[in-house]
Amino acid sequence: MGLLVKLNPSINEAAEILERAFRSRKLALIIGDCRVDYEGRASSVLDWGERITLIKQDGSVMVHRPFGYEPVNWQPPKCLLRVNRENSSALTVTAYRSQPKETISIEFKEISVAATGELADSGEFSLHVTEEQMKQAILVAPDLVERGLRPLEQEKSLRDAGFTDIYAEDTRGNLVVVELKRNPATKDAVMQLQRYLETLRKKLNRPLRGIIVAPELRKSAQPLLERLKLEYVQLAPEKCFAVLKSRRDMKLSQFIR
Amino acid sequence: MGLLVKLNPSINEAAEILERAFRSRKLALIIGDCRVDYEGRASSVLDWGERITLIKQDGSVMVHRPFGYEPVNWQPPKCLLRVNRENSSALTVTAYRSQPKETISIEFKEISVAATGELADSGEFSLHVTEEQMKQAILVAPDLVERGLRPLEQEKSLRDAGFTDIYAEDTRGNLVVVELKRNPATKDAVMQLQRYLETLRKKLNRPLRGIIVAPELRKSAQPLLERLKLEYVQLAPEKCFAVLKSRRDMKLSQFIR
DNA sequence: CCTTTCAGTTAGTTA
DNA sequence: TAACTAAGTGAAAGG
Repeated sequence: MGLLVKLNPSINEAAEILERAFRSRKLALIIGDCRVDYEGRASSVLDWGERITLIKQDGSVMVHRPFGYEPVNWQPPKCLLRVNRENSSALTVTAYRSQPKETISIEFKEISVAATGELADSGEFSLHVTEEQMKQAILVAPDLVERGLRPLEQEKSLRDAGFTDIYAEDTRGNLVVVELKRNPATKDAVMQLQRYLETLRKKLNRPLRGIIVAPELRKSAQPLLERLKLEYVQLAPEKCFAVLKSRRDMKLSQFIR
Repeated sequence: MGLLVKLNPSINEAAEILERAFRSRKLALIIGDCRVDYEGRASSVLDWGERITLIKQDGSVMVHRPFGYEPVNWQPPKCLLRVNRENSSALTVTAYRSQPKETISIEFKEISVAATGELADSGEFSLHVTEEQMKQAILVAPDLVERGLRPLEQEKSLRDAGFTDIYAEDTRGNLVVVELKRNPATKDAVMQLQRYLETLRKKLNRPLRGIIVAPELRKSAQPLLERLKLEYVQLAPEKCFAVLKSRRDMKLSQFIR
């Protein structure tokens, strides 16, 4: 692993190490006592304390306190990095980016670890059970929504992009519009389905049902749902995952046999 | 800085180091070749590669690839940590949490840095120019919005929570409702102001103006704004910051004198 | 490029 | 605790 680690470097040593890393677009990890100023979309000040600063090869910067999931200060990728060393007792790392114009500067007065180098990481990442995958599960097993539901062909959605929906027919020949949410459905979701159904009704002149499928219906959304005579079906992402998984396993078993 | 750094530890050494750290709720930083599985709200797989894993004192976990602002896998604070070592060529760190039930497991086959310890960080963090601070600035200097505007007493907002608004009177005695946004104002913001004005008009029966104050008005929102006869005033957060800053300085100078 | 919408959103505030 | 909303949201998809 192309990694160079220096413990307890002097400020001068650290400055050299970082300058070299920034020039050659390497990754840098600094653990030390620092102060952070940010100025841009907002502005912030963070007083002295021991933190972990991570500067990645793509020019993103994160300053992590010893607690909390989120970095206390950061800079998105593609920013300009510089090291300033006014004297031998402190060094400042500045990360600047335009669009929007913002700067964070991190002043170190003591550094306990300075690591620089390159990490080799081309591993594939795959995330399952997004909203799209819930849709796949329902198309494969429509009973997840309602017994006897029959999905219709998926043409390009008539709706605004950003909506996951399914068209289907129920056992009595009604057209059913399913709006899919992988998070608890809010009033907004209900309204959006309603608006869409209205425009559809004008065009189609045919009995129409609207169903919201989500892991949960927010209490605040329930009265609205009833008033608009829409329906809600609970469906947990895990169930979708199970369906897709079992299907995958079946496919595999075909080959094994 | 209470930090223990071990370079190129064996799997067994690393396991011991991590076990000790987890037991005593210390922070742990691991740089090494790993594979990550996640199962919970969704599920994901990340193939082998060199990454930085950060496990904080509050039980939050982040796995960072050498690029990108966000961790590729993570776990929010307060999760249960364990080290498993099936054999001497690989160790697995498992982070489990309930509510929601989710697990991430990180399998290491080579570790180049294992650092554990405690960071002392009690530095105060202050973020300026939130929406609330823009409001303060306008209350202090209403001319930022309109010459002669006179803010009215702030009773509890009649609106849904989550809105920053100001009531004021203009020079001609109209009631003015100011809706504040620190981000570019969208159609949504316009609609919300409109809806609110409508309910107010019913109650008050008095000439009423609605002004959106934001650093920018989205182009898509402009036609709607005009149609509804609402107004827009540009105001940059920086200006608010400057106002508050000068006021702070004035307050200080009173003491200095 | 700008705009829109999702996110394993996270985090904070309030009822 | 649950629900609601902002965020220096970031990231992706579509126009």
